[in-house]
Amino acid sequence: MLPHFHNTLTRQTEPLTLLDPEQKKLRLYTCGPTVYDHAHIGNFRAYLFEDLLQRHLESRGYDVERIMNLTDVDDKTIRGAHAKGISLDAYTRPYKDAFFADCAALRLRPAKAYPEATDPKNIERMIAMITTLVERQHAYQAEDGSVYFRITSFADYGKLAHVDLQEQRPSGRVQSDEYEKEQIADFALWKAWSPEDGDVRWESPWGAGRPGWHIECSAMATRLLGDQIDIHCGGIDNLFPHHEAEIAQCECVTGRSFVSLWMHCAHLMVDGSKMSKSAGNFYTARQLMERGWSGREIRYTLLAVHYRIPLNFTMEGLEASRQAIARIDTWRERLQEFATVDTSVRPLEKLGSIDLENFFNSLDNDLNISAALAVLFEVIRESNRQLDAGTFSADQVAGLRQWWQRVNSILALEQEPEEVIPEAVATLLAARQAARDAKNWGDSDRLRDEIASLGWQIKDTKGTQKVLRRF
RNA sequence: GGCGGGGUAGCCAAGUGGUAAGGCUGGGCUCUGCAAAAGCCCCAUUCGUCGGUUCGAUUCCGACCCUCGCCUCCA
Repeated sequence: MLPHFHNTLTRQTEPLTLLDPEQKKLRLYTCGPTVYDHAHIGNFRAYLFEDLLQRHLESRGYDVERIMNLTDVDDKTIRGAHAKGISLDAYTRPYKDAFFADCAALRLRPAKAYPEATDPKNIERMIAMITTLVERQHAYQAEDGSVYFRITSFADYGKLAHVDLQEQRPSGRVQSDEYEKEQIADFALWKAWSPEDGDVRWESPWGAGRPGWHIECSAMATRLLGDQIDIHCGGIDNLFPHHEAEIAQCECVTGRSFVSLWMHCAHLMVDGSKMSKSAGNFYTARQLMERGWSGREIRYTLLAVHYRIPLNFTMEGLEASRQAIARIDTWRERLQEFATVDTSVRPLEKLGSIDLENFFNSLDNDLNISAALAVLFEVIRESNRQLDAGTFSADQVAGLRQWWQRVNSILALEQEPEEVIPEAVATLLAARQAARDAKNWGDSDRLRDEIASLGWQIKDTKGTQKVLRRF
């Protein structure tokens, strides 16, 4: 069965069709962050959805060539650099580094490339595209020196967001002073330099200035992936006008259909309302990690809800994820004690009445992660039962471990190898074991509390003690 | 006004024209020196409201209510 995905363009769930079906090669473009600040968990929800998409497609044998851009020049980055009195590059560099560190902590698979808007190769491409658009009357230079896209020149404008421009009512956010434009909805391709921009400027046929946001993605996507790409993803808030503008720019330049499949991720809410700085319900991944939440706990929380459903992020949700992950961890350890990974053993296909392929089949259905996780937890319960009853063969467990490896190649939730137990904890553990051997329960309990206060939780099993790191 | 997402047990959340997955919490049991941890078991006559179609609707149709967004540079 082919994977099916919901296409924003058609508002239908469709079988995946590739430009290059023989090679199973898939070109994927994902809108990346604007590096004016640390990415927040709303951003990461989108990146995690894309990660799930990529990992699942790879598990299905597709060769996924994913590009994620970094927007490192815009109003906010220029303003930020100016406020600190440093260069644009000096301002954005730490946020780029932080972004990659956060991605690693959340176990995002790296993209093939992370093109930056300020890269001369990309600026060159943007200028070339704008030149073509101006030549073909799709764009014009206005009184203010900026170049705008003429939306009335592109009949398909609005096909992605399904909007009719005649029906649009300007919202309060629209600047009414943009009288230079022919149409209020015309968007900037090239922004003329102004004194606030300082030394952030590139020369162009229309004078000094800098690119508009939308043209960045069009230029980087087509430069690295070609005129036509298979899948383009982003947050729902990029649907309009950003992605609509990308289509207009690319299709007016190339004359070809830009993207086959558009996928958009719904918003992240915090405690029931939209995340915003002013409301104080704004989290970055690193803030959560500083509070003791692990990357995989954040990963699970953001991944476990279907991407097209608004996700309400709460501390209770994180706590629930922590418990769910602990269940997976202990199950996995139990399998590990029972059988080693043996690649000569075929992955198990059925466990009791559970078809293990249903995990992957569920993801084929527009990334139905809830159904997929339900399969995982059913497998956990059933295999625990069988392990309790002693009805499992070593081969079956080995086969189950093979299955888990496939599952984990998508979920990426497996715990890191055991943390090294600190010397102090090890000493206390030895003392407690001695006390226990002497049936000195008073000392045993006291030492247990002492170890717990260091952040390690004791698990007593027959004859031995185990400790787990607890935050 | 236009476009779009939601409303399923205490919380999160799948799902199908035929009688409700899964996770968390809670309760019970097993294990245990005690506890914790862990495992197993139990926990929605009911799917926003009201109508309609149907042998039968949470699932299809209509109306309504509530809620969250987008409509020019926020993933």
